[in-house]
Amino acid sequence: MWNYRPMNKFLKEFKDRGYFYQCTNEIELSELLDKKSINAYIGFDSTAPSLHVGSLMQIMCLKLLQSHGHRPIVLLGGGTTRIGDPSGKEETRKILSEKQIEQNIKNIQNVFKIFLKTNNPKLKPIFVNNYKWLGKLNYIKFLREIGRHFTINKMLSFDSVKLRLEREQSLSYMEFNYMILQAYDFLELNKNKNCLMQIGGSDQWGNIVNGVELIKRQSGNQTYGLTTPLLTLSSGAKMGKTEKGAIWLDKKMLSPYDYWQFWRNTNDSDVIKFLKMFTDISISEIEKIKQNNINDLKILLANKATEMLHGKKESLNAEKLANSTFKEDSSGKNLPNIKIDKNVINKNIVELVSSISKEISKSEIRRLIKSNGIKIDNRAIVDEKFIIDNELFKKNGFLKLSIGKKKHFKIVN
RNA sequence: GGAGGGGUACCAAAGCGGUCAAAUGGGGCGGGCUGUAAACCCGUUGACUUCGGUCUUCGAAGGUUCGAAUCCUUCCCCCUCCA
Repeated sequence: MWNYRPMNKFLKEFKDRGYFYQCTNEIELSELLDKKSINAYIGFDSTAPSLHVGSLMQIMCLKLLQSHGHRPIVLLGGGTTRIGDPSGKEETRKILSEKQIEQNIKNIQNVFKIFLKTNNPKLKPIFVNNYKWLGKLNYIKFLREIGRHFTINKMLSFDSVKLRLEREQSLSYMEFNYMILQAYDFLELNKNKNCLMQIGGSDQWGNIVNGVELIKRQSGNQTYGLTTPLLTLSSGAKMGKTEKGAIWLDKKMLSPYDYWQFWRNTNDSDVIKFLKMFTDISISEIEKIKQNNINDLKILLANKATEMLHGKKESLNAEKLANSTFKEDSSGKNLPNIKIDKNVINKNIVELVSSISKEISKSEIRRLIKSNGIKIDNRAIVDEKFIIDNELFKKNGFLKLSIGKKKHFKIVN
């Protein structure tokens, strides 16, 4: 870089960790961040009761920001969620009920309370809900004060709009307004919370730039935008949208163990990247260990990531459970106990499996049996009429039931 | 408001009177190979079953027919074009 001033520390780490995609004015922003502590915001979608790992990078961005002495503002879009962001969406979103959105927002806040916990009152996250100001907008006034700064010509040129139109997919007027509302959010936060920066995914670039420009015109203030790359797995799939279901950041929706497993099963080629993005291990430390055994690194990743979200205890439990599931594969004596349903004794294997896992249908269990997917004490059961009697428990005092290779249960009677 | 096109399983998409529990692809699940990875290969993918079958599915409700995802009627929803 040809300017003599070294890059701001936050910005440097932001880049080193792989969060950086674009910035509205990097040099100026770097100087600003050196000079003072600022407030910066990210908006989160409140369409679901929990965020999933797809939002984790943004959360980590706020965390990083905070660790460098800046204050994060978390905008949970009660207002904009009512509209639906057309960016990157193939089709019109479902519109949620008011009640549902408020409920979602309440729930989602918990995640931020975990990640952005701090003892420094000056760095405590500020939660805002844009419904507070968007909800009471006066249409005419809004058009006159805000709408005048937006030309249709320009709005049509934004990807979020352009792509929809090009594909001849309909875009409602409601959604068309989304970008203006997001710009207005930024204006509002700049005015009332002294917010100087907005961070967002690369698909938010247009919306963010609009905000920066609107603020400039309305108040003359200089603000900044920073975007993160759209994170795709090496497989090309979008982060967080695993086919097994989303990787939720809420243990009511995804157990800490499953969360741990998600990280443990990371692609080889993503491991270092993820260590940088999703743990707080220092970059220099990661450089040192990056040649270590790939599976050890995955475990490290899983431990750190789980610890950050669910705490040390849950993380250790998950690792322990993983060990008894995959390592000490022999007996399974360390698996958590599951008491057998008395009604199932002397019934066949199908009934047993069915009583353990309600979501699997009996037809499915039969199919599993046919393809060697069900094991008792590590022996595949090939006969669906195999009877579960008390004798089976005599040998070990319990019975290890396996469904596929990754799900094991210790059944006690 | 007018004219067309369409709603099929988790998703995409065929089928357009029986041989349809519904082709094909993706995804999922199971198995193999391995490292709880990726890639690859194989199997499977409505429910219940005494494994003979039985029951419920093709937007909804009715109807025609021995027989309907397929034909008819009404309704609901989506899309495109015109006004």
